[in-house]
Amino acid sequence: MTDRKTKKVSLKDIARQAGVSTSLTSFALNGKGKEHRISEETVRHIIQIAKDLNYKPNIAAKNLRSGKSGVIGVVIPDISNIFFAQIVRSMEDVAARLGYTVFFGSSDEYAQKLQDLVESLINRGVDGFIIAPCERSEKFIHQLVNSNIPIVQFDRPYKNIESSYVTLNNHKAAYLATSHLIEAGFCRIGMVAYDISLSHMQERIEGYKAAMEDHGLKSEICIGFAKSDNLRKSTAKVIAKMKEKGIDALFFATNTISVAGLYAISEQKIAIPRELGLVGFDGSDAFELCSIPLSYIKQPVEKLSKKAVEILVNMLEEENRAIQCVQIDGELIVNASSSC
Amino acid sequence: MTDRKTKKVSLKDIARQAGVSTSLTSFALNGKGKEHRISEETVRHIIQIAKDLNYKPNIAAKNLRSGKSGVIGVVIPDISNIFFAQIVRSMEDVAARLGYTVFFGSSDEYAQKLQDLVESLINRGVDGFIIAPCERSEKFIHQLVNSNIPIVQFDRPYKNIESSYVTLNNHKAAYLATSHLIEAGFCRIGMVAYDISLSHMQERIEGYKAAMEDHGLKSEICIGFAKSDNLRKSTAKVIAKMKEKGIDALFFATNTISVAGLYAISEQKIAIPRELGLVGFDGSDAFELCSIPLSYIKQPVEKLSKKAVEILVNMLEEENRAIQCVQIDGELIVNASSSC
DNA sequence: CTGAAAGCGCTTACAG
DNA sequence: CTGAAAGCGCTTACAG
Repeated sequence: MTDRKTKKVSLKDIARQAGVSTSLTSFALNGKGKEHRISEETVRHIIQIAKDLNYKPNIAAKNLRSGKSGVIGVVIPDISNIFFAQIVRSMEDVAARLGYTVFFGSSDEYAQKLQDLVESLINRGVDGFIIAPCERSEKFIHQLVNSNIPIVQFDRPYKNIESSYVTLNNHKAAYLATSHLIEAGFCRIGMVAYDISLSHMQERIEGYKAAMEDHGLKSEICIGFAKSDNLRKSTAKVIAKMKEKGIDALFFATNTISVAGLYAISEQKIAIPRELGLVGFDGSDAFELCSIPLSYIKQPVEKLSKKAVEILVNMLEEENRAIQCVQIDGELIVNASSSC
Repeated sequence: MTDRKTKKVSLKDIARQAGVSTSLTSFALNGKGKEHRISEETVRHIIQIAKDLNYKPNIAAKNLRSGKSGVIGVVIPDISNIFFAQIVRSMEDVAARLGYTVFFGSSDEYAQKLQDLVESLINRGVDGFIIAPCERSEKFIHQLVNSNIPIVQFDRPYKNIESSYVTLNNHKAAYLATSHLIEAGFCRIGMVAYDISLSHMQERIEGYKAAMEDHGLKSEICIGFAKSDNLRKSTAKVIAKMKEKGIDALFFATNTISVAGLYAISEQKIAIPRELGLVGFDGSDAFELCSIPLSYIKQPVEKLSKKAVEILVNMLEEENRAIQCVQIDGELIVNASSSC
């Protein structure tokens, strides 16, 4: 650790000390010794001096000169959602292993905030993006893609935009959850969702519907919508209404809805699974610890984040602009909430 | 959004277009018009042209030249811990309001990782740090402070290092939790903690002991240690052993221990609070949703993060190196787990 | 194999 | 009030 007040050592200092030019020093320190046929001895000498002087390259200068930063910008809806916290955590690790740093920000599901975040990250010179879009951000994402900035859409891609993306196979996951409830003996199965057009939600809804239809339960399809700005109360209302209608099981479309649902059920003292079968989404300690553990669709967090980072880094390093669209299967975890 | 391939517009371009020098342009765009007595009209003209050209300053260049980055480095143990996820989220917001960006990383409680993270952030030119130290990082933090980099310690400060810090009043919080259990009628109260020397843990332990002593229960003091590398199992073992000893209530020292404790209690089918009274730490949905909701010490997340960011920004902007040490009180949330 | 020099896009004394 | 110029610390053609 050098004192901040004492000037930092620069390439020039090392060059002077080593008795060579800054060019040689730069090459040697960046592993381009062979490429430029510098004698191995010189390279070792330079590296040794850099170590002795505790040289730390000035990254701002590197960025300015090279136009690259080694930074990946990640925009997610909300870091305090356990699902995204795990995703970011995992991306952090994968990126570090590939020599990149992750900077992230939360959009709060506001298109404007997403845009501000992305622009600020661009100004800071990030090399590429992993973005979980939000409602009303399609046009902006489209512009981004058109402007040739490397980008991987994540979790809820706009699939008609020509860009790479990584997401859960949402249709299949919802189909799986719904079929499981049906096979467990429930037949009047409702779904609690958000009334948004993002792909993950639409596909979860479609998957639910498809499963109902395939089992001859088309007439029982029943979807209630929770409002994210008043989540607990609106979820409670939806559930109460569905109970009245005679629904005998529920599929919660997201982690946040699942948690809100568990609160509502605990307050309304509904007996699970006798009065109501349940399947949730994403998983959390609360799912396992609540009085009747909740069955749920588990997203493969590591696989999802690993894939997203890898695709992006590949774009950055190979100039490989081939579009890759990846959907990964979720897993159904069966607990007591769905066994009649 | 400009195409990435088309060259970005620079200060020079604006200067040329406006028919003035780059100096004027720089002053005008950075709100230093008055300071340099540039005519208001010129300033407006320049700003307008910058807008028309969709000028985005190159931040790498700004950093290089000014030596500042407008970035705060935040190092926490683990972003996938809900407490820290909320903290980071809140710091993000506060910093943005003050014109700063937050970059963060998880140390995983490894001193080496913490050091790597900090060094990489220094190389990236962050202006200052908010750091939650981990075991064996005292020397490094000390060096950091000595090297004059603005830093605020957070959550578990090394209090004998001369630096600002923000933390919960851990002694008081633990005292409060323990006293509450005593007043609720429990008397053989144990504590489950980590065997680490960090200040937050030591003070929670001291607070627990003080409460026991002050209520004439010194002889009942009983502390068990959970191991973080095998948290669930070790917590379960500790709890089983304490039950055998005749402990009638437990105080969990952290969020992670609380959750592990809830799992253990659910598996061991211990009746709460009849067989065992409980108070946990930090709060989570799981605390509220488990069969018997858990009483807990709630940390004032917003206040803590706001204060930490404010102190740091103050150091950065006012060159105010006066050390500020802040301890904020926690709140006891009483649920069914602690009422006899 | 190696060095001198240009230039990335800014800010800021300095000189008028 | 305003401009020409230096310089932040790098990388990389270019010329030997």
